[in-house]
Amino acid sequence: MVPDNEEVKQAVKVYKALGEPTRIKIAMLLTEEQNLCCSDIGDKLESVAGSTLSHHLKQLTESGLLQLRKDGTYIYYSVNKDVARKYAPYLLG
Amino acid sequence: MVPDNEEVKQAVKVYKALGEPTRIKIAMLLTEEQNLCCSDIGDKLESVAGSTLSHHLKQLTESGLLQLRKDGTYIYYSVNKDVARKYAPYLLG
DNA sequence: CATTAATTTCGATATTTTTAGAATTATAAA
DNA sequence: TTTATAATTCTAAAAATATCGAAATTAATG
Repeated sequence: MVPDNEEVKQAVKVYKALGEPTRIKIAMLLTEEQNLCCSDIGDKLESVAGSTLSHHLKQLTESGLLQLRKDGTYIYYSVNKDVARKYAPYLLG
Repeated sequence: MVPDNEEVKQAVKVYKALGEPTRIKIAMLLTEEQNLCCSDIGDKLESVAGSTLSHHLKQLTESGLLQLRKDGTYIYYSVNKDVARKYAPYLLG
């Protein structure tokens, strides 16, 4: 009928992650400018608690749409372009 | 910073609609075979109450991803390919 | 080692979403 | 006009999600 495999499960995760205003904005910020850290992203959004932002970033990352690179106490986030291209090339403009 | 216009709002709606397992399956069913009615779709999914299905179809339709055509007591649903192409060409395979 | 800074986890609450049965609407057909 | 069928709306519940402040973690720095 309709497959219910890993790929479709990832699609659901990616779309669920993007189906929320703050998170799609984070994804769009990161397509404009890669390698922003959590607090940089917080500065570019209005009024989101750090803990909330952390949850959003986790959900985006666990969907595979974001990748991270740790550097000291900082964590730099960027968009995984392959995943974006596959499921939501809209993000890439 | 990040635009918050109608287009982005539609993107959120479309992605929210697709970010749920039953609804993405409905969307995938309809890319395989256009013009299915509510009960046809119900037959192709396992155990979803009619009222639940109706809510899912409403959400998908209100996002713009599905279109409908009424014919008597039947309502035939199909995928709006322009919307799918714009936000989630993944659906189109 | 103590302090600071970036981020996450915990705990708790408020809101939203999903779900389904019952009642309702709308159309077609006997 | 009565009956049957397709689908929706209403109502209510259970489940999931979003949010935040406080506490904890991690790593750099004085």
